[in-house]
Amino acid sequence: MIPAPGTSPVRVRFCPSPTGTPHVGLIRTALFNWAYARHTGGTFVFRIEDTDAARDSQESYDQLLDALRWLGLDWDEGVEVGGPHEPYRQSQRTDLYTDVVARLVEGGYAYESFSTPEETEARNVAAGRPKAMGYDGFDRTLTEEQKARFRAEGREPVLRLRMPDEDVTFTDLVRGEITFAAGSVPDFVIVRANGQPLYTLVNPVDDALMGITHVLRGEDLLSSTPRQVALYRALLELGVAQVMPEFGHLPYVMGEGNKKLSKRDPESNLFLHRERGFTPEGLLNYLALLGWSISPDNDIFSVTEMIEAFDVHDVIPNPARFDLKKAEAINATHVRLLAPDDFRDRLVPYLHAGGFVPADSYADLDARDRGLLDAGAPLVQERMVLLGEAQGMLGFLFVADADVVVEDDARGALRDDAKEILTAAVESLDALEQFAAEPIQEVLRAAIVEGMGVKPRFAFTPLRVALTGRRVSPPLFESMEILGKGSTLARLTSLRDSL
RNA sequence: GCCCCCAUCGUCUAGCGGCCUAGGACGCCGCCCUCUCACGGCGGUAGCGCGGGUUCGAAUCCCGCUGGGGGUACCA
Repeated sequence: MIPAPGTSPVRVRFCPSPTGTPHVGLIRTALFNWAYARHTGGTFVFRIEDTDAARDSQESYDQLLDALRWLGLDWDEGVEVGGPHEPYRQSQRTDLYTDVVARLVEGGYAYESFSTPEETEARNVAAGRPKAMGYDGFDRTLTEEQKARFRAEGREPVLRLRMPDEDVTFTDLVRGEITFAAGSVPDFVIVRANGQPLYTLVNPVDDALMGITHVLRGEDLLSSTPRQVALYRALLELGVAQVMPEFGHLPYVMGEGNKKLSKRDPESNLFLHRERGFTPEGLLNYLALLGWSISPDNDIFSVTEMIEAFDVHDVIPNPARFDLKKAEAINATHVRLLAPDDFRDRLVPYLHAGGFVPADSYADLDARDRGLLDAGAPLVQERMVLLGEAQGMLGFLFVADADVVVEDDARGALRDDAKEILTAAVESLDALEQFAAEPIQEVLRAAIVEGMGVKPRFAFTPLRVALTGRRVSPPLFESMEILGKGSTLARLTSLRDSL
């Protein structure tokens, strides 16, 4: 039974080709498909389009899985998890394509074409058409004899799909009705001369076989849509497809200037953002804002809230520029929203990457490191934009007193009275019994601010530099308490003696 | 050349004919808070590309222009 239009359950797919590192634009596409599936209670299919052996790589395939898993974009059918339409890698589906191709040829929808690009061009010029006009349909009417003659010359034909002679119109979910005039789209190649099927064939064929109802993809594929519609019509007539999917072309994600964010651009690299300390929540939230909005006066939301509200029909067609500044601001908000323990746990991989702790998960740390983290994390949660900043902000807690490195700008912030201040600090702290933030502060204020008449703003800079090696750090007195009296005095003394 | 898409502050957007003297967010600039840096609070800066229509009334509808972008492969 064929369901009435619009009533069949939503089936969307994400079908990247495994070339290169995951791109933020690609991820935005995955997110919108996923969110639409979750919003509608539909199915999210994850398929791999590895039909270009020259460019596809296993590494890229692994990265794609890594990316979706890290972001929490789970799929209901597809690679690794399986499903009713296995396999989900196109390189393993060639038999299926061979069968469909045979039926397309048999049905007269596709035909053999022997023309070389040069011959086509020459014909266009001879006929007074623009040279770059594209394929002219010359081989549509080849006789068996002519084909035989070409073969005798050693030529192997490609297979082309015969485009209809009428206009092709479809209603884009994002852009509304779009029409391509008859004759403006040439008959296109669906199978190479060597027998390998092309994207132009396998993408619609798999969508048909997998029952995809909504094709949500990048705007770059908009102009190939009439070809897919034409092929789909043939598949419908052949019974390979049951329903024509609806198409929705998502706006480009742009980079600096007005060009599409390219794979060469570092900002396009998903993993770079992960390494810097973007959280999945923050990145997803920002990406969702590129072409969609949840409400007129709010930019911050969780994935759950997004699922609740997301509808492709609300996506706007304007290209959006990837603004790192705003992405970071959104991420910062999500970092602050994290439960304290969750935040603390997420810091560990970054501290580990920086060489500050010996394991990349909280559970694998020893009691001492865990204690330092328990105490330090709450001090920095609202001071960080990216989790990677944990290295600079908390690293000082994990290094030996002798290994504190004083950064250049921190040393530069030291005034002439630094040595005197450090001496006063050491003396007053040395006498302190209860080494806790409150009393530490009282004693230091008494000695330096009141005792020496130094403004607070300048009074504590030398101490901060001595303790952390930096001019920016977590709150000073709390940091001293965490380090303990011995370490604190050792660091203060060490800097003083170096001046 | 031909085809297609797009057009509100610097950026992301709200706006679907009167609630707009155009709202929010990021950024930026002040001020407050303050041990650094942040957080937070308050205030400010800045926009409907142009020209025609339609209408009592247009950011909103139509046409043209201009300006961007994409496609035009035996890549996807």
